[in-house]
Amino acid sequence: MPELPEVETIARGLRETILGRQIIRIELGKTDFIDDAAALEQNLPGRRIEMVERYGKFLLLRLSISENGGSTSSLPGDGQTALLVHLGMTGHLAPTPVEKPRGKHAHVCLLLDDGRELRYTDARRFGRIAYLTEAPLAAELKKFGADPLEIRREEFAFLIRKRRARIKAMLLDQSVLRGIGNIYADESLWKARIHPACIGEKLSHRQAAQLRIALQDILRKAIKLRGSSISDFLDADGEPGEYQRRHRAYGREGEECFRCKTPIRRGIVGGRSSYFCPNCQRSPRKFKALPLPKKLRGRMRA
DNA sequence: CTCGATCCCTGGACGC
DNA sequence: TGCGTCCAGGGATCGA
Repeated sequence: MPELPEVETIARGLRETILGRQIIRIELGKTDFIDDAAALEQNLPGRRIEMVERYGKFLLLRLSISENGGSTSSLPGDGQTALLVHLGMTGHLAPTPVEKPRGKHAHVCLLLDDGRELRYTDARRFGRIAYLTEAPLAAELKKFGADPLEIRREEFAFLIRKRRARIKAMLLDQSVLRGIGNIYADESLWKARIHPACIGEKLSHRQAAQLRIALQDILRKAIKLRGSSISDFLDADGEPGEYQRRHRAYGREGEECFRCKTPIRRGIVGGRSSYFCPNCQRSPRKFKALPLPKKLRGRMRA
C-alpha cells in the first residue's frame, strides 16, 4: 500500500541510485497493467533517466532524448517524455543486480548502462505503468488535486468544506488531494479527532485546520521513518519502513486508543475499512461501526 | 454530486 | 495437513 510517504521514500532512493543511467534494453513479462506496452519497448531503450519525481502516489521518471537510434524524432514536444509508475498495492521498483533471480512477478526489467537492472515487480498488478510524451503527461497530471504537504490552510478548508462527501472519502479522492491512502487518512483523522464518516460540509474551520496540520505532521514523520511497511512494502534498497510502529488507528481494531484507552473500532467508509476511536472521534448519527470480533475483545491486559 | 457495488489480482489469514 | 473462503486495497466504471 504505497501511499505518499512510501512513494516519496522510493523516489529518494531511486534518485541516489539510477539518476543519469541509460536504459539499454527492456524485457517485459505480463503487460496488462501497462497502458501501451509497445510504446515502452519502442521508446525506452537509449533514453537516460534524468529526474525522479513523486506526484501523489506516482513515481515520475523523466527521460532524456534518445541517444542511439530508436524512434526519436526531433519534433518539438517529443523530447520531454516520462515513465509514469503507480505501485498499486504490491508494486516494487528497484535497481537490482542482474544475477539476482527475477522471480515470477518481475514484469518490467530495464537493463541499465551500469549493468544493473531496474525491475518493476508487482504480484497483484494493481499498479500502472505508462510511457507518456509531454502533452499526454500534462493531461494525466491535471487529473490530480493538490499535494497535501503543500496545500495552504485556506485552500484546504475550502476544498473540504464545500462538499457533502464524507471526509474520509475526500481524503482518499486523488482528484482532491494527491497521495493519501487508507493508512494516512485514518491516522490523520484520528489525530485530528474527526470521525471518518463526518460530512465535509459540516466540519468547522477549526476542524479543517486541525486536520490539515495532523495530515502534514503525520506525512512528514512517516517520510522521516521511510514509510509504513504493511504487507510487503520495501524501499528502493529493499529495507522496510518504520512508521507502522507509530500507527494509532489503522489496523488497531480492538486495541486501546492511545489517548483514552477505548478500544479502536472499525467501520466501512467510502468502501474501505476505516479505523477510529469511538470515543475521541465523534460519530455522525447514522453511522454504524462493525461489531467487534470476539477474538479481539478484552485483549487489553495480558 | 455522491453513493454503493463490482471488477481487476494474488497471497495470506482463517475456519473447519 | 489441506482445502475452501474471505479479505486486503487503488482505481475505473456503472447504475441508482
